[in-house]
Amino acid sequence: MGRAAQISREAVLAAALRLADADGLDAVTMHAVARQLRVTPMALYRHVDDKNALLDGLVEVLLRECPLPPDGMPWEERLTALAAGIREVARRHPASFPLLLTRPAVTPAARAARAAIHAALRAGGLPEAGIARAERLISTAVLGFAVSEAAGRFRQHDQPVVDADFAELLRWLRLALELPAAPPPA
Amino acid sequence: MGRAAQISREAVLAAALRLADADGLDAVTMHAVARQLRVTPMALYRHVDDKNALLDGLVEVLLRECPLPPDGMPWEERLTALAAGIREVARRHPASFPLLLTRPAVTPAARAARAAIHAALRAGGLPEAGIARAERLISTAVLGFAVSEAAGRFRQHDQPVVDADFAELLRWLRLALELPAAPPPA
DNA sequence: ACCTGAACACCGTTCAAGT
DNA sequence: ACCTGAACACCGTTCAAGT
Repeated sequence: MGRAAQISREAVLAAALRLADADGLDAVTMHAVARQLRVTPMALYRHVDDKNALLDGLVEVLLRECPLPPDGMPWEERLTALAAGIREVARRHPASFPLLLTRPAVTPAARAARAAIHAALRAGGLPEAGIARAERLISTAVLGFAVSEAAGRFRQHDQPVVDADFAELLRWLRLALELPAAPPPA
Repeated sequence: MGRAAQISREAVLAAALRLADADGLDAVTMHAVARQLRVTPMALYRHVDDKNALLDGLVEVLLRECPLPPDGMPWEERLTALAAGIREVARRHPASFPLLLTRPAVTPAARAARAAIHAALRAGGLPEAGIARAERLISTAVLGFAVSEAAGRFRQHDQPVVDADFAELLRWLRLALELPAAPPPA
């Protein structure tokens, strides 16, 4: 007949994220996560394939936490809001956020984020042929910045300096988008 | 009186890098590195403080491997060469390279790389006030791309596509550098 | 269906001891 | 000064067993 589940995949991922937030990524351990949930380590394997899948699940959770801007917003603001949202998630979860750059995500949440950027770029009138590439470069630049900040690569600089860095990054991206593509090689 | 050293810090780091290249970052273990060097794990502690310091040492080695362009080169080519060099190191050491974005480096090699970019930007006539910020953004964008590629975030795309992405990134950076800075907020 | 218990090979690190 | 040996708490994961 079965038995009522005590834990769930979501509970496992939430506990793992809390552990990472509190004590760093090294603290995310099958044993430690199980301890949090008052369960034996082996109980986790019913809900995640293995430790690697647990970390991939963390990526999923982080992506879901990134707010997608409403469709009504002007396209340029949409991109800015998206970038700001990503940066905030990174600052909330600095230990786990770097996983986003390291573990290629093909989950629904990842596709949704990509689609949101595609839509904004299309609304901005970027030629269809350049949209996918522009999305990759924008994502990479914003993620790279957010990871760097979260990991403390800018820690020698005061917060206003880093904030200004981020503003300048967004300005760079705007410049790149407003100018025509390079002509093909001769 | 002492005793002839069997291993050295450099030997430890080289073995760790080989392990990462061959079997991934998880394979870099005090025990495994020691095994490579035919020594007990405890022997390593004479040459690195602990496992964390070993990983920091790996960052050092990776940075040293990035070729610095000669001073005679035109400044724009210098930046391009630097970026291409970084990308090549990432592709040679995909498992360990992400450490560069995660572990803030304040080693001589890191300073040298930063100084090389500063010098190129100065040679390009960028106002002194913007140089440090531009360097941070350029480094972050190039490292973010190199890490993404090394970690396989672009693995759905063929090599020529990724190469073109990189070329486009460099074009974006050139655009950003050639335009005047934004006016301060009113 | 979901969890436990016991177990195994392996990990990072400490301490005392050898040369 | 540099390395070894023994040891400890902890890790990821498997297997068989309970309900």
